[in-house]
Amino acid sequence: MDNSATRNEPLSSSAPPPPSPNSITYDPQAIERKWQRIWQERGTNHTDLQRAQRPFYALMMFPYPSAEGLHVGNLFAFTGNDIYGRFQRLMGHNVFEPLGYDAFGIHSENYALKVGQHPMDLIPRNIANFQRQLESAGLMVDWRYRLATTDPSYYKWTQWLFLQLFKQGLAYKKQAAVNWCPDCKTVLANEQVIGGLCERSQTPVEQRLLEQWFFRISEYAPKLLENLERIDWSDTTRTAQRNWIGKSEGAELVFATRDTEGGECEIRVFTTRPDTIYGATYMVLAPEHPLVERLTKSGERRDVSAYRERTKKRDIITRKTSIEKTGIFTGSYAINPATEKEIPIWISDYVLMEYGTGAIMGVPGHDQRDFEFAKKFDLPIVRVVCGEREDVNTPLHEAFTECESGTLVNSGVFDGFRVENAKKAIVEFLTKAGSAKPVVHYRLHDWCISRQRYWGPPIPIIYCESCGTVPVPEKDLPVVLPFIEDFKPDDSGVSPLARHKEWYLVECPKCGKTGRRETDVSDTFLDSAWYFLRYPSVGRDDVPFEKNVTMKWLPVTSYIGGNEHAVLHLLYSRFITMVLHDAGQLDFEEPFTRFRAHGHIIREGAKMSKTQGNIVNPDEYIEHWGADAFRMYLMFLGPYDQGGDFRDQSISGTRRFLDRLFASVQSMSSDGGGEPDHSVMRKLHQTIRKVSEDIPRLSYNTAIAAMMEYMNVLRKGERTPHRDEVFPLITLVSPFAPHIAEELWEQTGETGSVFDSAWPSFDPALAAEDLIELVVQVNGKVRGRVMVAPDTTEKAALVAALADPAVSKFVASAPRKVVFVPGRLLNIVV
RNA sequence: GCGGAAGUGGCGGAAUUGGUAGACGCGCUGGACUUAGGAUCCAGUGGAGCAAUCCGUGGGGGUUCGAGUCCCCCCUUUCGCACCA
Repeated sequence: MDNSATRNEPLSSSAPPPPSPNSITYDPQAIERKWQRIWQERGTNHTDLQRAQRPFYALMMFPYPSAEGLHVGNLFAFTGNDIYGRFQRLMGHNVFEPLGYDAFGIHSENYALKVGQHPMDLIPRNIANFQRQLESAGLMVDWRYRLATTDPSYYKWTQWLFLQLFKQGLAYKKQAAVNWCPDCKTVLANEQVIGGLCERSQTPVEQRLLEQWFFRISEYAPKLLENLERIDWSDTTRTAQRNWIGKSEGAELVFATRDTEGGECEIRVFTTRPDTIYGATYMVLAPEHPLVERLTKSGERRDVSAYRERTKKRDIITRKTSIEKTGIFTGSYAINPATEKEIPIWISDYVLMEYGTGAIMGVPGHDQRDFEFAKKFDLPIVRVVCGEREDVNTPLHEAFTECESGTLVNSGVFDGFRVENAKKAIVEFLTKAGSAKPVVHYRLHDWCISRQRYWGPPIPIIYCESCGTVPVPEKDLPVVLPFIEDFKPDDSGVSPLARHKEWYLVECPKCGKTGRRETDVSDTFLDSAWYFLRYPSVGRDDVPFEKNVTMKWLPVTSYIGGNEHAVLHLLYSRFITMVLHDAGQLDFEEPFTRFRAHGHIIREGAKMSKTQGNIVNPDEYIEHWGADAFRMYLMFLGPYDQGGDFRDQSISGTRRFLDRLFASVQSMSSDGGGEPDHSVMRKLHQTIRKVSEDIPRLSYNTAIAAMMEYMNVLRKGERTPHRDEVFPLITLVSPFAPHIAEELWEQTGETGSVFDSAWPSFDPALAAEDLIELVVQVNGKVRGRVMVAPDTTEKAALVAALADPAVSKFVASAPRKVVFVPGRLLNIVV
């Protein structure tokens, strides 16, 4: 790229320095040990939360401390955040970079069961190991504010949070179906059910109904959606949230019918296509729909019951995944409010009770699922929308679902309406007739927080025979999770805590009679939905988050984490923040001002996994290459937001770069005299600009490439670099390789920490090129290059270009057109 | 099936708004230094061709003076979610 500089103004080069007999070589292990010790002694990574003038909260998603130890993926994520935080510090911010542990949950519990140990013994050991590994990576973490969700001083406030939601009527109990594995005797998450079988025991999974606690997140759906427009987040993450919330605008339509006794009743359906109502030729209810009982005629009763039984037996997943349409006619008919014709009422499991109203109108002409159903059961298919170049008689081989080009037919007075207009007009018309209303529906459903497990914070509720459901008084928090030996789930289907009377039998806080504690624990997502509020207030036992420090440090300035949490964790955190805001506890609604998702790294093209045996243990690499070279390699192997491919062989590249940096400082120290080279200084300032632009974009791989490029210029032809050429590079490298930066900072005679200094300033005058290479094209093909001043005019450029025989030989006649992009290119069209 | 992301040398990957395709690194080749080199340094490295030149960003069309980048169709990989009415 920069051979222009060399070609036109060769760099001054001097003979290589004679090898010094006592020259120092780069010893990362010694340097890293030394600086980690000094950082600790001097409190270099401590942030004065009270006195900070320019607070910058650089948060990263906290890890789950597994027994296998720190995953290189964790380190990839944390290093990216650390670079950003260190850079912001050098830009003059007071950066707070806390880290903690998300240590409750099913993974720890299952692992503890597997190895026959108790999570209360296991987790602290895992945390200690993680701590050691994280410290060896040289992160700028203020460990004084470390937290662990399993610590009673933390989950005391997780329980407090539950009580706040309970007080506001946002926590409630309802029956919900869960996947149940009769062999493992436990509730399974959807992801643990594969093809209707338990992923571990291969046993067919059943459905069970349990009373569970829910949070009314659906009430916040509109705000969760709207605010997405205002926050500075990765687009991919916002899109994922938007899709998850799933707003759909439509209408609720009412179909009148009569039950088997002759009584009037109504079936409500939700539809996004009210314009197709004239094509509704049948209705379908979910098998669980409450009206099924009343609408089933005696002749159909046997078949309907059998079908409902069959549905019940299937687990949730296979029901939702099998595409073969099944169903049974109930014997009853409803009146289509538009056509006023009778249409049959069916039941089928492709209609889900939990979405919409649990009933649909079947419009086979314009919905593919309805089309398949109608084909199978020979129900009438009527076209009510035509596309371009179609008419009412064009046969339908599949459902016609396009809206934009559609025009209505077979729809009475609405014939000829465009689909969009028809939606409004028909809803208006039916609303007047009392059989419709416009409705906005969200896919997002309430958050189930109950877990019939042991390893989580107990839900702070007491059931009393006379007082009912009583919240544990705040002064009695935390409800401590007791140490029990038998934390394994059993066939009872209730939480392990429900086997311990000595724990769950307590006095009712209201009446003093014997009550019973809630024995379910809460979801881990609740632990992590508020931890960012806690960090600045770690150590405060009287409040979950202290008011002043919270106002000063939150919302989080920058949050970085994996896109696998794009939906649940981030959505729940936003919800909890909104709830606390509405309760007057916080003065902001959105917890994370800026969020960026990082990518994931794979190894040699394959996903890292224990079964493949290709997991990278960071310890060995740090031991062999040094933490700085390892950090730098992780950031260099691909774009941070996309991840990349970890290849052992490639680490030598970043290590070599650091070796050369170290050597440059050694050789320049012995060479104090002379002036810095003009073209090297120009490259230096171009590098400062590039690195300063790339770090905020998290484009670390290109920032490192730019520094390597500079290194090549700096040492070209074995020249001896000047101090002024090398010194700013120490700071540029410091966010990536903090230990070596500190060492070289000290070696160049500076005092204190490089991180208490300032980012090098960029001088545009020094970075400007005297001559630039103008590309000359003829008919769009590159035919030559000319060196010209950056402000050369089109005329002058054309003259210079035509002077080049390689160009002029393609220009036989007068140019038809000339395209000139100043400073870049000249295209002669002949 | 729906939604997101992505397809560029031997490999990982560069390429603000359409403007030199392949920066930087690995690997490879040659050379220097060396008792030695799996150390270090220097140089070269998309393909074809002696060369001029031609061909090249998953495939096929299109827009443009000019397309990795924009538009249309198709293929592949990958990650979420599973009939969302």
